[in-house]
Amino acid sequence: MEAERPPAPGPGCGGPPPRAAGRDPAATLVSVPAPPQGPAVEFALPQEPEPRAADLGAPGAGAGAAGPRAPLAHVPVPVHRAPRGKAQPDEVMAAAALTSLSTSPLLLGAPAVAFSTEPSLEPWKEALVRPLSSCSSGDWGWDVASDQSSPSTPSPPLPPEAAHFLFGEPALRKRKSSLQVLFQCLWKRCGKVLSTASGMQRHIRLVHLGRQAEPEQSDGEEDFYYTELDVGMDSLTEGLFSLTPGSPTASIPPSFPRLELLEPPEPPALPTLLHPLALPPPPVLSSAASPQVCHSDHAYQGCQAPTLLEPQPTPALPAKLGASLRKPRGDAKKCRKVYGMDHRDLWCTACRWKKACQRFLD
DNA sequence: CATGCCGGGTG
DNA sequence: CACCCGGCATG
Repeated sequence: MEAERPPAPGPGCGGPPPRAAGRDPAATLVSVPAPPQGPAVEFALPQEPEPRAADLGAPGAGAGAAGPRAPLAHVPVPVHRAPRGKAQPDEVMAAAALTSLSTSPLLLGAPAVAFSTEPSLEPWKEALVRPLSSCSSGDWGWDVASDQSSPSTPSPPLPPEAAHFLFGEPALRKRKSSLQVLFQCLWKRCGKVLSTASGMQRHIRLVHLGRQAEPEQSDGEEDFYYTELDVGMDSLTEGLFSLTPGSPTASIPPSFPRLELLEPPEPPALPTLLHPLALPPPPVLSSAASPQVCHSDHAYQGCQAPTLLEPQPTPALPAKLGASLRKPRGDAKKCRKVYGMDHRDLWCTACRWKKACQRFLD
């Protein structure tokens, strides 16, 4: 019975446990700007980012400018935005889609109503299914972690996963010159769309970051909080949000809080491009204007759009998503795996109590 | 089966 | 609160 407890040869002996003076999960309250990179431990996570992002979020628009205390010089961070994925496959697929659409007999014959009939359904249906089955849950867990263990990055209002999602691809800024570009605020419940980057930056500075000085001299922090959209592609996608309650991508109303759900960075972007082409009715109109079109093709439940007015997209999610909502089970090794059953005393408390691991968060 | 952890129990 | 554990979901 007593054999459990290993002799524990005192601290600093033969085999010092990997966790050293690592960190107290409880000590995450105060965030010191410059994390003492002392005798760093390998897996010392930087601790939950964003104490202040949350803070700023609270006051909300308007009242935010109470204390314009200059943010301690924020660490320079690569200025990426535009989460858009690799453009190449996208283009190919999009082109294919266009082609198939344009060759569709329907378009040749009856343009107007043709859209919401069966044949045009297939392509997007297919597209819809694909991203779900292709989950690349390979490496991101640690990717992010190791990335962030460097100095304190300014924390965007998004979870680390989202950050990965955002910055996964470095330079994919490319677009057709004929496409118009919009900028959408990614701040939690905002989602505002402006037509100019500078406008968006100002919006973010004023409304969300709560500062107005140093207008041109900004450190680029704002860039984290918005993304670009191309009209004709993403903007249509946006309209789609209000159209399809059940669709996985549709669970993101104006604001973007649910990024976690769309784990795979690129794939979803593509299929989303596809439906809009097949979808005739502009979101707003569909609710009141043409119900007949709706019931004519019950196959497409997107017509139930009005229901989406309720701020509760969750229940609409199909079983599949509902399941993934139930914690995808992190990939990172947890205390149990790392230390093994017979070093239970090395586990973090949470693990010992069979709670969510606090040391190796996903 | 092993693992991770929620929900609920006990002191 | 800290400390456990039954039991379920998941791989």
